[in-house]
Amino acid sequence: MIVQVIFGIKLITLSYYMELQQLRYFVMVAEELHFGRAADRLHISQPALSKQIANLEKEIGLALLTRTKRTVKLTTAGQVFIEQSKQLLSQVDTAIQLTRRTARGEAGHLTIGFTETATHTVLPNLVKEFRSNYPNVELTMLGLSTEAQVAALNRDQIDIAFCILPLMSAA
Amino acid sequence: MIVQVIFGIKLITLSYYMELQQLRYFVMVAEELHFGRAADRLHISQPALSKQIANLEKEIGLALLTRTKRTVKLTTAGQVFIEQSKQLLSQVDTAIQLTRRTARGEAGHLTIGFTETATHTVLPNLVKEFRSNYPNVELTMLGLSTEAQVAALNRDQIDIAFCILPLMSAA
DNA sequence: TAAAAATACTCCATAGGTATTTTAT
DNA sequence: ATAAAATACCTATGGAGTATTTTTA
Repeated sequence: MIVQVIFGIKLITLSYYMELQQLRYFVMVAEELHFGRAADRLHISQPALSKQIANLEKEIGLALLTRTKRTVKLTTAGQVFIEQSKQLLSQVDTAIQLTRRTARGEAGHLTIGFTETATHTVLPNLVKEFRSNYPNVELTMLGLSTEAQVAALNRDQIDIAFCILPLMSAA
Repeated sequence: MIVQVIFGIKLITLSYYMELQQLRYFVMVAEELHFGRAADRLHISQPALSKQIANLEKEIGLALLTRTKRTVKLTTAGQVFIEQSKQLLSQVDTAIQLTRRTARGEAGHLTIGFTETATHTVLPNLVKEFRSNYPNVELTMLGLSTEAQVAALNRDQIDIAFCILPLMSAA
């Protein structure tokens, strides 16, 4: 429920939003085609499940299931919605996985500065090994002088520098 | 919270699930980079928003935002997650639209039976007009004798029949 | 020292539970 | 007669509110 005060008048707007939990419930009902068994598998009671599915249908504004007291089946719209729901739930998982991998440094982007010298010494083997260990990390390679690399590091333009020591410019 | 009774022992499992509302909140915070303003635009209080974002981060298991008491910015993982969140929310809308259009008959699939005669009389114009009015409905055309159409209708193999009256076989 | 996020609590809306009714087979 | 979904009503979790504290620019 949204409560808004405008010109001293309290506006109350009832707005329902679809939630992922309702999709998880609906997927189970569609799989079992039986509210009691679905409720058991979800570890909730049958009336609680019935009510949530009814809420979901109210939210979308149409029937997803046809029920007699003995049988439950998907409507045509329900068949479309169940496919969409499964897809959405799996995309949620994918989104979380991708985010976690990014945080662990297993996905994302790395910009590397390197000198001419590094090109034909350490770099080839390093890049090869890195690529095989972290296939989801994109690499950008920038050929820069040692001094330019220090400046680029300071400006966050590169993440890693391969340069010749000692550094002549102050960091 | 899941409560399960097995062998007379009450098992309590705490499980949090990500919900779309948290994604809606996170998108707003990422847009404003300011909890107070984001809370205003969401018509909730700042502490309520802070707590929900904290819940979301706990659920995913990592920080999506770095906050000092003066500034808020997205972490690298947060940048990935915000893109995913926006995509998910727009896919939710698409899913609902598609389902509603299906229910209104504006999307889906229609199988039509027709006789040789219909091919060069009513059918061409009908199909043309239908296609322009309902571009999202797929059409399947089956050339069948009048008798075969009656049988196919009864078996739900076609949705519409174009045939020669009177029907000789009993429906 | 002021702006802004977090913390501490209180409250209530609603998800979920139990008991019962309804209905189709 | 019975299985299964809906309805009625109650309970309680957790989302949201207000007041306050903490922190850093």
